[in-house]
Amino acid sequence: MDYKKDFVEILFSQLQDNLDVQKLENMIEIPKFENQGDLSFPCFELAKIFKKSPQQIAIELAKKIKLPKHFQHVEAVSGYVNIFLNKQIASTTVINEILTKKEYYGEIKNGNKKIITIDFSSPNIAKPFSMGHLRSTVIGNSLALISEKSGYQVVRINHLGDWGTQFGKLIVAYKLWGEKQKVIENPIKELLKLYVKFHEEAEQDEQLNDQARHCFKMLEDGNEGALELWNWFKEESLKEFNKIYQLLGINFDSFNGEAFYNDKMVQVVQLLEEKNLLKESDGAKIVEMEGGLPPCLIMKKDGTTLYATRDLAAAIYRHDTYQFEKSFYVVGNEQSLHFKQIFTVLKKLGYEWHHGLTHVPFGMMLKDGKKMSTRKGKVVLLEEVLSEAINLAKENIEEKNPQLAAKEEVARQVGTGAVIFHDLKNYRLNDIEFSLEDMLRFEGETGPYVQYTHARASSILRKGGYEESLDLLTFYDEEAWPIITKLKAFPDVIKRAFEESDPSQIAKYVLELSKAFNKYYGNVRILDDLEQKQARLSLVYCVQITLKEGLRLLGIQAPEEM
RNA sequence: GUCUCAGUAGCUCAGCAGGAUAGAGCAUACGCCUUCUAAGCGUACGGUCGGGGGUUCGAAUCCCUCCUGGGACGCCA
Repeated sequence: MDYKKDFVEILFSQLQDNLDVQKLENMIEIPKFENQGDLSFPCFELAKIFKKSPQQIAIELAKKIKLPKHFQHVEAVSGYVNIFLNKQIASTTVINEILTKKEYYGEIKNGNKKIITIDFSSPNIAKPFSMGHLRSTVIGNSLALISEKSGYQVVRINHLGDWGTQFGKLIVAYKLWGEKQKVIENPIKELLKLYVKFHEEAEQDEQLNDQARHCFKMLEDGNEGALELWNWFKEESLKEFNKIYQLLGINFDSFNGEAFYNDKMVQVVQLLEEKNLLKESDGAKIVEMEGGLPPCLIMKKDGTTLYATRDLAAAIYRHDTYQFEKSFYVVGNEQSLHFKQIFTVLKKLGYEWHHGLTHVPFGMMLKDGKKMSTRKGKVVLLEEVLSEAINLAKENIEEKNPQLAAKEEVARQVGTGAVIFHDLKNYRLNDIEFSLEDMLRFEGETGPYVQYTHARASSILRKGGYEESLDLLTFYDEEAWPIITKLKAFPDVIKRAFEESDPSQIAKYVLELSKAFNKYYGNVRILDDLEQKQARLSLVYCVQITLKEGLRLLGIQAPEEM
């Protein structure tokens, strides 16, 4: 049932000479306060047309309107026509819809099974998995889930940072100061030390940078010794990364990183040359941009490639391989210019599909108001944060629910839930000041709060011996109305989250639903009234389903007990 | 310098296809467990929506300008 559409039609029958359907639809609002009804039509714009006060227009409109039975009544208040739904019909409709569709509630078929590739996480080999990468990882993962819910088929791509001059630096550093045994014992930390030392030393000694570039040249030319070291670094790193992905419950379809495109770069350069797009500038090869954009560097003067070259090759390869409808890049804000350039070059190459490419940027994780720098060793390790969160969750369980069966697993779900939710609840583009304290908070607007609400609902269903029934039921409980309106909104929230590539919409929603439910829980004894028990348990079940599904879309699990 | 993002309660943030009384959480103070998980609920306290102009019947929301802070800006990724 589409209440808004119905309301629009009712209004249209009165106002067809002055406003069209589309315009009317855009004007409809949801009132701010509950006592103002469920849908609202502001009459201010009509004042000029009718040469009457908005108040007067609202009153006259409200009088003329004839309501179908799923609307309860209409009111004119200070220039608005407010309409109230018939709560019983509305409640019954949503409850039955959710009971029927279960976890498929809110599914949208817009995508038509077309393919979206999502490039996310993409950590750099031989560097620790930092808090910064967490953002790309959890946002990308959630977008993947939201896209699937919206009817798309998703290819999850982990575009590993496993190529580039940084490996020249690392190899140089390892040859100068590295000890094999130490690296074997503690690969990531030891490699990071070498990387940091390199930058410290390079400040004094410019020559080191030349050596590094030379070393990367050797890599690109296939030098065996260099490749062997590179391979070793890569394997050790992947082991570490996989531990984290396992903790977070995240999977990828492809780990094709930058190195994968090494043999596909020549063609890109050739293509650019054929189309006459390549220019020489100070010995380097570039593509010029219009609109004041700085040129895109394709090849350095020593003949080695750049980040941009690899991303071009990757985009073309992905389109050839997957025939994607859309392609998302979940990469930090600071790379906006880079993606503008890449997309422009692809357009210049004549690829119509460049329209499907979207950079999904996000704000930075800041430390003391500044960007964290790997080069200076100023990073916070995700692994440490996660294990702290999990330990804290474990302490909470010991204190609050010591007889819980699967303590370890629940602690993992709650600890990671806290960290993931903390990241996703804020608007994507905001910078986040790193605060361990905030991240490890389990009360208030947090992941564990939502998980707890879900566990509470599950617990009631168990205690109440709830059994699903396929019979349609009539539901009406005045106190449950705030929950009903939230449940009703879920599909729209998913739609918006997808359209705006914004998981925080879902995080906020799931918080609101939790708040509404907890309030209800505090005021209504669900199991005591035998006559209403089945109906109320059905409501609880709907909340449980929706919370679980909402959390799932964020990449967070919902334990039944905690 | 150019481009770009942001500035809302002590702190962290919502609200920003203009609308009715600017909302949460944290922190602080108080109240609620012999009763469905207190990781909860409630009450109180807390705001020149960075400043100034403009558009509009109406601006936290749109436009201009200034201030403050982040970030990006050819051989890193």
